[in-house]
Amino acid sequence: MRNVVPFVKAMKKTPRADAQRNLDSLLEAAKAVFAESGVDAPVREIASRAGVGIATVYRHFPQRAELIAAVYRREIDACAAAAQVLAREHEPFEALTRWLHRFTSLIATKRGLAASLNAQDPTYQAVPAYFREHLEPALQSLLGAAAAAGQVRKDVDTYELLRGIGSLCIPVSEVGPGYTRRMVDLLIDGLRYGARAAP
Amino acid sequence: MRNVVPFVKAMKKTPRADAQRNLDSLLEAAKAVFAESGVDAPVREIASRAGVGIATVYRHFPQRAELIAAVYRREIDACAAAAQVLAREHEPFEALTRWLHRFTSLIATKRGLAASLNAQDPTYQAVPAYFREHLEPALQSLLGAAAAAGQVRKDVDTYELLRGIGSLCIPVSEVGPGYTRRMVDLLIDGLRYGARAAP
Amino acid sequence: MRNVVPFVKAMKKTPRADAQRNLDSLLEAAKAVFAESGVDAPVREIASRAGVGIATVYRHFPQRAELIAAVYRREIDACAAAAQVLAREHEPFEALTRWLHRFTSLIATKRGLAASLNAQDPTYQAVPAYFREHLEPALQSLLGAAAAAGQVRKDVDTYELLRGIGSLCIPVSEVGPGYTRRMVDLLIDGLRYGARAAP
Amino acid sequence: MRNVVPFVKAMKKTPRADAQRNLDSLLEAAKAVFAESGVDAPVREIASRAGVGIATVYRHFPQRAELIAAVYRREIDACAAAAQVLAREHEPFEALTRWLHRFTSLIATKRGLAASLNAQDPTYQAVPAYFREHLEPALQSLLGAAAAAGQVRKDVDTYELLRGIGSLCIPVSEVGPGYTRRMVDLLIDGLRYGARAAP
DNA sequence: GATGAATGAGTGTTCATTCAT
DNA sequence: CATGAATGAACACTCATTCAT
Repeated sequence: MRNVVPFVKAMKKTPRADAQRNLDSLLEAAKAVFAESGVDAPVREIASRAGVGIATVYRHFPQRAELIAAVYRREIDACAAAAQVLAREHEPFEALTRWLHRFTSLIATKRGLAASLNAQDPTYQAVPAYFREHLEPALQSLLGAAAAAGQVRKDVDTYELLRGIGSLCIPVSEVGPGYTRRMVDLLIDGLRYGARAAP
Repeated sequence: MRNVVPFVKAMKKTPRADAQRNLDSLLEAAKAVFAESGVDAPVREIASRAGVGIATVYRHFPQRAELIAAVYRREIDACAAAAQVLAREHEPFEALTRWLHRFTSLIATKRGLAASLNAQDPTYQAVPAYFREHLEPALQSLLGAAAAAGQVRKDVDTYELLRGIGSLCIPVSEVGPGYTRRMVDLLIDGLRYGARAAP
Repeated sequence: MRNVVPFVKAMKKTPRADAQRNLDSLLEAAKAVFAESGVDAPVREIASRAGVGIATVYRHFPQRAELIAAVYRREIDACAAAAQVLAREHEPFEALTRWLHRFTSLIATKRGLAASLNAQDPTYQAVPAYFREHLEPALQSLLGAAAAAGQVRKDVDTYELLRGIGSLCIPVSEVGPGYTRRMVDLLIDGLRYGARAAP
Repeated sequence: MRNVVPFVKAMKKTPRADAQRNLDSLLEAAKAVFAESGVDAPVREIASRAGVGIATVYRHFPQRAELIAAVYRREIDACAAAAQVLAREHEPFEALTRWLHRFTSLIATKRGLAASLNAQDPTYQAVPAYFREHLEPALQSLLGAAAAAGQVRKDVDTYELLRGIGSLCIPVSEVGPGYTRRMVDLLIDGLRYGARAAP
């Protein structure tokens, strides 16, 4: 009941509870802006898109990397969590493939995530750290299972694969739709090729 | 009258020849700066490194993309030319592999080339255009030969492969040395995997 | 009804007494912050140091000058009071000298007091007003006594002397320890010089 | 002849030669702004007052301290140079007194000079450095001569005296005109007092 | 009364680009 | 042709102050 907000009041301002609401708009806006203009987009743009003052952005996220991380954290979590489900429901290679495609969607639909992963600026390092910490174990288990089953080669580094696929997700001009998918599939085939050569 | 150059002035500068000299220093400087600070480096830095005025940069290259293109043109040409030599000296798959590694070096050692290829800014499109125009045919012939020999699959788009490998050349943090090489090799194995599966 | 405080709430906070407690922490915190970062220090720093909300600072001291004044009021009072004691216990010139040194300590140890005295901002004028109102009479009596005793010249304006010494208390870089003391002593000697010349 | 600027041309823009003109307006404007609002005045204000773009300020003076130094350099030089003239034309104590008053004018009329001397910000250190480097020797010679003549005491540190007088030049509210002069004279008398006491 | 979230004006600083010499 | 001075838009970030809870 406490969450039922009277109509009129809701249209006004709603401060205290709006801290959360603001935070949400902020994350929403940032996600959109990052997708459009990359993670280097002006703070002002994010703020105005969210309908809040600039300082509000700084209040919630003193460092830009914290905002970036916050924006992608949930999606990274969801993607990592998907690994267990896929492992339960499919045989190893199928699970691996599906997850890699899932991962591909994560990166490909978030312009800016890929960019922030490659940023040399130390300010941004919170993002790749979180990224690695959560996604590497997810891939690790799937890759290990598929390798154990002799379906893919054993000598591929998990994190490198993650980053390699991440790079392939960077949008490229003048290529047809499905380019990323095809490249990722090619890489996956590369994983299988090795499995045959060294059983 | 306009062409009459006062004696004294003529002894100071040698206009015609200096134009070329300036252009050369400019390309040299730009290459170095691009390698160090990326293609977004301040124009001023390039100009001062070349020992010329800023306006001179703009005279020769009104658009930044033209400078970038000019900087990489020669290297792109050389890489493209290598294809023919390799085709003559090695059997198809070997030639293809060697050339892809050659191409990898081209991209990997030119910080900024890869970036400018992916730039969304329409200003930069001269670079990918030149890039595609010269390198696609080179890879096309090698890829076609290897495919004809049944060594690699036939269904891979040349330009996409070019861009895919290009993306894999983007430097990535927290990976060991040789990361790019390993990823490219994985992709090449992907090419072979298909060949076996569908001979 | 307004005064009826629900039990639970009453156990959490003790409103009436806390008002004073807050005020005290505020003054304490402000004194510390002023000493460290000058009187221009961010309000937020004072608030957080005092463990209260920002708005609480504004409630008690809508104008920054009022806070400054409140911070230094007690010390100004104590210094002023010292004059009478010194006058009782020492002969005129000795009492004067001792008090001026006492006054020097007051200013010198309160970074920001001196600054706020010289502020052009009309917002700050409450401080010099209080300052003058209390300290000028104190010095006046000591100076008058010493002058009457022929130990110092008669033609020096009390308030000017107060401010002159105040200025000498401003910390200065690249001078040895004891600089302020030496300068103030020099000024005091100036007071005596006149006495001899015009007895 | 080269300096004769055609009227019409002069009224237009005059770029190359105007570099100097701009620099002059800049110094002029900065001096005025420093006098009005202190050396912390917004760069924008100086720029607009000088009628130039902001970046022009930064071109000439990348560091604010450089601008401050440039603004006061000439006046410091002139003041330092005056010492020799005074020493030639007056007997030691008279020369010393006159120079100290000259020095007082330098500081007192340049609101902001005094301030920048006391700045803790390391950015500003160029100013006190230049200040000390030039004015300390000037005072040193005058002070030494007067001390040798037994007219002032010997145990006063030159630089401390310089800074002490500098502090006395800080404008103070609610004092009558001539306050600084009176305080400085009092300090000078302090110098003489010691001379009598210890000949 | 107390809170702290929100605000937005203000400031330093960088950089691409133009233009008179 | 080359020069580099000048420009001003753009951006990050801080902080005093207000206001709904």
